[in-house]
Amino acid sequence: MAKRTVSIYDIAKLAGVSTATVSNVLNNKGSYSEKTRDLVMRIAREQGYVANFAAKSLREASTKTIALLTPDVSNDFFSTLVLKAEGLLRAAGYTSYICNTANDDEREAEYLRSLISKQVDGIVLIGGVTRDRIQLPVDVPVVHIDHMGALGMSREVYVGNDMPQVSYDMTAALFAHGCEHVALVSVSASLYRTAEHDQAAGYYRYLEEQGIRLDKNLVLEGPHRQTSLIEAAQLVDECLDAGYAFDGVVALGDRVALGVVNALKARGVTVGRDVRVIGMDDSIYSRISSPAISTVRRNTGQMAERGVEALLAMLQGNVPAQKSIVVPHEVIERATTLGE
Amino acid sequence: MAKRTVSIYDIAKLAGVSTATVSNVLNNKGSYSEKTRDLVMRIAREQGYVANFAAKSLREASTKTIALLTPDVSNDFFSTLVLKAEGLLRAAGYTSYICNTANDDEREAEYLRSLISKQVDGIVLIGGVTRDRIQLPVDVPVVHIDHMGALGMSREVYVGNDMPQVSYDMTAALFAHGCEHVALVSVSASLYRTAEHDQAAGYYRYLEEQGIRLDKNLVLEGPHRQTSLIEAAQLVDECLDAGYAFDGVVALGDRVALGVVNALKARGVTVGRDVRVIGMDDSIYSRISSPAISTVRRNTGQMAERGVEALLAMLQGNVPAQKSIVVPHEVIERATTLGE
DNA sequence: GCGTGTTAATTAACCGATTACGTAACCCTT
DNA sequence: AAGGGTTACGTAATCGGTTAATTAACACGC
Repeated sequence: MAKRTVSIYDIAKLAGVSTATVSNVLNNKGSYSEKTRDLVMRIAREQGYVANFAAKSLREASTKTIALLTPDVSNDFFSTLVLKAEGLLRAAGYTSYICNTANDDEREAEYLRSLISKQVDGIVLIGGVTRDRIQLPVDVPVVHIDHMGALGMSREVYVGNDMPQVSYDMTAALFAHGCEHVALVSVSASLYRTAEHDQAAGYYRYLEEQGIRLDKNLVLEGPHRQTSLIEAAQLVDECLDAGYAFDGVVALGDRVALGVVNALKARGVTVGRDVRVIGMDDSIYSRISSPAISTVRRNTGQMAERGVEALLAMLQGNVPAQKSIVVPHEVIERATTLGE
Repeated sequence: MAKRTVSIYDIAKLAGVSTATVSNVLNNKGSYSEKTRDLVMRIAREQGYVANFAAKSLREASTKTIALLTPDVSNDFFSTLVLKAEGLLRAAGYTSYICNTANDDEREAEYLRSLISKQVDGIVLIGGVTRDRIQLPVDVPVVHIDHMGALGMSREVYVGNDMPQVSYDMTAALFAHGCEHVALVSVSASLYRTAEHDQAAGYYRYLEEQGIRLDKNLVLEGPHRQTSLIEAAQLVDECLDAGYAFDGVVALGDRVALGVVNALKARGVTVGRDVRVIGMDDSIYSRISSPAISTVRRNTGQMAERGVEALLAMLQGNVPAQKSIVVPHEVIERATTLGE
């Protein structure tokens, strides 16, 4: 079990110098002669020396490690975000712990506890919801990327889109194409909706602004599951079976949109002509569909960049310029709204 | 920067006992009176004590951390495997580092170096290829799950399917449905093919065994990209444009199969009747497609289980019963081979 | 020859846990 | 009451790094 590795003591002994000198040489600090440097470097290489991170962390009270918590790495949108953030952090000399919370509060709390014990230098919460306010025993900087809920830390930054505006723009795009009865489909409403961050708010606001009567039968909401695809298809089937009709669908998520498209196709509806559909996230689901699904690009790349930027600033002890960073989004029109 | 946390010294002082006693109480070791235990526990709770993992790791030469390396977490198949393994490891008291190598040798080597420095207790390599033989300076147990290539460690275990048999069964399934000209589509051949692990080998073997002449024009291979979907569609288009014909397709991967199906549909071919297609992995791609794509379930759950099991055994110092563990696979027939 | 400054290197404390070892107190037995 | 065993702790070393404080050697100017 005890895998004896080479330590700086071993190298110091072999080189006939002190551990301080070895440490200095390996870290380009202090002063030492060229001869000593070459000697130490050579021996370190020969012995296959690798620094023990635990020792370093213990002494420096910094692990150079960041925790990335996300509800579902298998979701294209989140994994893109996570990977981008991980890459940026690695470039800055940080290692990332990627944690999958599955939107489970208990698991999230458990993760946070263990992460504090592991002395992570910072935390990035991605794309989920933190319902319970968790008080962490140390003051670690936290960045929320497309994430709702607070942790109650003194150093916290929020990065994300203006979600109400996103659904507003989606709705507007459908009406611009001449749709008159636009449905809203969502399979995560109860989970993701909070007072301040209502993903669907823009849909309601648009209707209100335009003086269009809201038809509650066209608001299709289901519980969030891994199978949001099938869930969404069922909602559409139930709605149509009940005799309600629509010519446009705002789907809060590409997976949901794909389910809607599949359900419509199965009923012989020509999507893009009879019914126009728009999804959200510009994920793989909207791109692989045929017809290709219109969507909203939410700029995961930029989110990750701004988030990591803010985190690194906080790690250097700076107070972030803004508490809340809004990243622009962009409607991408494809076959399901353009028709053809 | 220096976030002073509560240490056992603080607790010892407050409780008027030694650190040894505090440590014993917190770990249920040694002996102490009930009064002392309650006192120490109460103070620890009050002070929000969290053990410093770095200190523990340093002392115990074990980090209770396992590294999970995979080429692409955004790939459904791998992420399922990774998450399952992570869950099992967490249940056994281990934390996982999830690392995305993007099939980049250099990055993999960099990761391994840093992981050794971080003193991981074990390594799980998932679904990729390690081309260069990397010698690690410590003898850490390694498990390969659906992964090709060796690390040259003394404690290594391989877990995976019998891949040649998988492609054999795929090919056989198509011929069983009456196909006569079966194409092979792969967009990762050059990468994934090694002498021992030829994913396509079963295709060739089946043809040979049945005395069917191999038509090289029906072997479509492209370079591996993130866009394997589009890649695969292009290969199909090129083949058909060149005037070659087939009535069955063995696609090495569901993403590839989906590309093939999309390309065929775009040409007005009725998939499942005119041309039968079978994919591999039973991933989200085969399930969301319409028509649903026949595939091979490779049992990621069982792979993760057997792999973690073997790893835990090695971590306890046991020599694994088998060097190589084969997990059974299963052909799942759906609309693209059944027709309707 | 003497003070001053620079360079090269050492010594030893420190980070926060675990643990081998030592010891005092106490109980029980004969 | 002496001896043996158990219980309940305390002392101090240890893991492998970093670093403040210190020293020794040497060069330089006057």
